[in-house]
Amino acid sequence: MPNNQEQFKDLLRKNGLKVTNQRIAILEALSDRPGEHLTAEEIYDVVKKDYPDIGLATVYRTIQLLSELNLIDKLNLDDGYVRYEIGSENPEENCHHHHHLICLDCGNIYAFQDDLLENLESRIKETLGFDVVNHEVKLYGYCKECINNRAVKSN
Amino acid sequence: MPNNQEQFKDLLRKNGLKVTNQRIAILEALSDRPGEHLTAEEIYDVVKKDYPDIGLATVYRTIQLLSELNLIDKLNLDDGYVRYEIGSENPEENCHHHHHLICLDCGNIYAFQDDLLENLESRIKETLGFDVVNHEVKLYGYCKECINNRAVKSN
DNA sequence: TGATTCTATGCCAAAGGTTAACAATACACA
DNA sequence: TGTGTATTGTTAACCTTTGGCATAGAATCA
Ligand SMILES: [Zn+2]
Ligand SMILES: [Zn+2]
Ligand SMILES: [Zn+2]
Ligand SMILES: [Zn+2]
Repeated sequence: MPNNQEQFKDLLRKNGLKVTNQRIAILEALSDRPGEHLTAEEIYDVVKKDYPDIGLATVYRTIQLLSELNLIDKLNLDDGYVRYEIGSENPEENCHHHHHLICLDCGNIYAFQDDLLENLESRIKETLGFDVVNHEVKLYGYCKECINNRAVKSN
Repeated sequence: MPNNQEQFKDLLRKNGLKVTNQRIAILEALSDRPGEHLTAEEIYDVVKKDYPDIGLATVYRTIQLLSELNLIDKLNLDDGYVRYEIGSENPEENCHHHHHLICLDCGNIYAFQDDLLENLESRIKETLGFDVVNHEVKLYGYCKECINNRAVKSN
């Protein structure tokens, strides 16, 4: 995704930050894996293949940077790890991120976009005067496959 | 809330667990503070006033117990602490918990109940076959007071 | 009430993800 | 190419949370 990469370099330069191989490599690792939710350690392992001398602290620092630049999204599943994934396609508009369906059986994570949430937010603005600018939604349940597997088992 | 307390004792006994002063004290500390979101350390400090010899590990163990019994709810604000609060009034029905509006300015947390989410969940069931049984929603933005304060400042 | 059993507690140490310190490196700009 | 400064890699520290273990105490029954 060279488009994303050029945007990233420009963003760095605009903010007086330096373009380094490590930063590019980490963004690439995430860009190559859309839909995956990687921990810092997992990113570290991926990047080390092409860049064996990179340090874990650099991964943490770069992750934080990418997150502040809204290029990656954070996901906390309360399992002791914070996970990251590449953000939306057009990062310049402050568009809402996608949200997560987490299967309690197989652990798979599915994404969904939010349309109905805007109703909720406008109603909150009306009734409480609270202006929502960002949101994080996690829905827990059972995915189609696991539901089917259960039905088969109980036969 | 003696009602809640008796329910708690019964729940413990039903599960072959013992009723201890520490467990009662921790549930009381949370019951006395509805709407507050306390860390383990904060609960520890509160309970120590009436029960100076309690250990921090007991607080952690009891919190986990109360959480498994659905008597308290967990809240993670990604600030390095997990917070807890007393759950809904009637814990026997598996009712949905309330959700949180977090002000990015003053840090206050406001609660709201979810009605519109059921629309979302039924639509997800239709389109993706995913059966939602629980959800966690955090909305970030600016509360009424902070919006007013800003308007005053900019005059 | 007193003995018995086994859970729960308190204390302490360890775990484990994340961050800080700091000297060495390398990017940016001339 | 040289200079200045941000960035990196290494290492140790941080800090919330969990585990181990001996002791205390709740539950049960005689
Ligand atoms: Zn995702
Ligand atoms: Zn599944
Ligand atoms: Zn709450
Ligand atoms: Zn506010």
